[in-house]
Amino acid sequence: PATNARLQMPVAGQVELESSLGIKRKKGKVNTERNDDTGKKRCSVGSSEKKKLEEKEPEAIGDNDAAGMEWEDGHVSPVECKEGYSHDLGETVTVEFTDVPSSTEKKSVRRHTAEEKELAELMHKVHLLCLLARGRVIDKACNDPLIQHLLWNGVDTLKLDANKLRSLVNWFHRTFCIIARSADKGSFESNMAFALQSHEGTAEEVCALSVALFRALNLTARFVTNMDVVGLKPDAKAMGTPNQDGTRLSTRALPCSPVAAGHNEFNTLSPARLEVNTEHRFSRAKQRGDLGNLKRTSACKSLSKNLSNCKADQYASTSKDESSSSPNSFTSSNAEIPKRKGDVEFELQLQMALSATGAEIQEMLAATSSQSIGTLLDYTPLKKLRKNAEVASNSSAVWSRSGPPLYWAEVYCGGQTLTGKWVHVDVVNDIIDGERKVEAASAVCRKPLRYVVAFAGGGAKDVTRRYCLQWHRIVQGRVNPEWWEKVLAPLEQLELAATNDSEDMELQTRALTEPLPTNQQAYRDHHLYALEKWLHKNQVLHPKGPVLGFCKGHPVYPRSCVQTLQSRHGWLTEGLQVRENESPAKIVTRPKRIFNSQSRESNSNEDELQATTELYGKWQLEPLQLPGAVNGIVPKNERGQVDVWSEKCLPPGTVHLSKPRIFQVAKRLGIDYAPAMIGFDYRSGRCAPVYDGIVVCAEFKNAIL
DNA sequence: ATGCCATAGTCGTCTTTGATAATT
DNA sequence: AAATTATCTTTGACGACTATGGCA
Repeated sequence: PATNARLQMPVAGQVELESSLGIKRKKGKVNTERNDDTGKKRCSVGSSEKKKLEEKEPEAIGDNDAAGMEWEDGHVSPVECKEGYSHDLGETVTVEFTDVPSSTEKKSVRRHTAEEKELAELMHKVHLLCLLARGRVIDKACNDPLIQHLLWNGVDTLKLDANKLRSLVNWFHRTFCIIARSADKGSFESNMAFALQSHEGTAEEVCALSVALFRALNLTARFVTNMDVVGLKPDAKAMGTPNQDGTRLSTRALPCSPVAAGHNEFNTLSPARLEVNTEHRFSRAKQRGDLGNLKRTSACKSLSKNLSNCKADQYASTSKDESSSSPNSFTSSNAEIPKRKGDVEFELQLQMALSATGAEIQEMLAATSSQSIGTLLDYTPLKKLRKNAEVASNSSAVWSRSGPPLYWAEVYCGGQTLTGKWVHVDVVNDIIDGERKVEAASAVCRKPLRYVVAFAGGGAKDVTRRYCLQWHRIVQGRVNPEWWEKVLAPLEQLELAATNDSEDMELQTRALTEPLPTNQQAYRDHHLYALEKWLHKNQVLHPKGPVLGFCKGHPVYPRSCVQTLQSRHGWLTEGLQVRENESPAKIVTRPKRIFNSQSRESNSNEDELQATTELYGKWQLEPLQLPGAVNGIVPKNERGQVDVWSEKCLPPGTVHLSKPRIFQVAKRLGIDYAPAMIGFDYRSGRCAPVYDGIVVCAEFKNAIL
């Protein structure tokens, strides 16, 4: 065989390959076994075709079954062609296609499959459980009498008021250095004790120490953390965001792991993404304008060159935007110019810039090249320079550290009134009562709020609501609430027993008093508000009012007015039926059934053939009323069956039994029964009823079983 | 930075009541 | 003679949802 033996492929197979090639943009292979029927069908490479290969004759093949098929040329590499030359049956022929980038190349983006989503959700859940367990470990350590005693160094606070708390927090902030990582001393208690001794520790440890001290002072205090959990969605973007505190280096080691190789993009930084990541860091560094801090090591020379090439200073451009856009947008009525969210974030970022540490820059440098990843893993924790922090701290409370607020304490302050208040106390960042700033600071640090959980008494409580002003922004990043509440339920009991105060009223109030979003998109599935334009096909507003406000001219309705409708059959499965004389709340069109023959004829009166479904709301319903069993006779439908769409659809006085050969048993016992039809199946191109067991009168249940 | 729209891809839902021949 | 079982065939349209990119 010559170098480029040619064979022909039916277009069907070609198309199939092209689609996959278009996605993967790699070489594709088709293995065809001689005796494999499937292979023949798909590629038509059989024994007769082998002869064609020898002759290098690109003739039509498979005359019979390929009638009407189109054929295209393909190539077989010489090596594989030789192999294919063997006359042994059972040998395989490998046809290899090389994807040539053509003009018709599609930028097809592979989407996440259901399996990947499920895996991501599982990882998310497992991670949540781990973080809950972690929180309980820390909470327990905060109760450690030895640690509490060690902390008790002459601080004599008998009564708590804001000023004394402030001095405590300030003492903590002055005394402890925050480091990115600490060596594990075997237990969290040991780590805390070591941190206490050395006056340096992770944010987690220092925060835990503060909780321990508050408890030693007989205050009711909780350890609170914004749990930094892996994403719920299989989105690698979350992994690719800049890691500011440098504590989670392990994620960068993952691309080498076999798990990562198996599940592309999962938990890994692909090279491309790493670049993006680095780019982002560049821009952040530029924004800080503190590149002078860079140590000119050999590793960073090329980097600094890159940076100097970037003439467009982001800070400058942003300032320009400010000056040009502000007069246009905000000069009309208000004397005080309102701040956009971006402005707030920018200011915070500027504050962060002032306190940027050498450690972080080094980390950034290390992440730039793949060779330096090793050094990144080895690098010794660098102390945060307190000098820098003090530069940043000014009259207004800011997050003086560059790290995101992940750990803080809540102290219960009784005050004069009966109802107390949980007060946010962050010794890491030297902030008291800054709960309204947490969300913005977290957003700036790319660690958005998702699950803020408070730990006490071995239990835990979700207090995200206290810190979240825009619930709709974070709700899509959380697991389904049923699962989460089920997990938390026993922990909440423990927490409540320890703190003896339920702030549920406060959290509930916050949940119900969210401001109206200003953009329309936010009203999609918003938990409180609704726009008519975002209603689903099976939804209506009932009643249509009151109007709570307007968004871009569209009236805003309470979400409670949105009613989800169902067809008569849909309600039937829930054991409900539509009341008499009720007219449909909405009529929607259904997809047309295709009838192969004479489709053109139906075009003329297409509108009349459009099937519709009548939908009803729950206000039009009443409990299902079915004829009950009488004298051991099961009421059946016109087909002699009982439709068991759900157990709620059983006629009164009957039961649904599903056991093998139960028909015969009922028959031999002379008991009246009816087959239970539980649904439909699509087989042979048509729907077929699916049966499962029988329905008999309840009194015969035991006899039959 | 943000909002808004279009586009494109994946997934779930809705559809909603055999015929025939062979074998037991 | 009656009952049971195997085989045939293997939808497809649309909405919801979600990334992504372009543009303002």
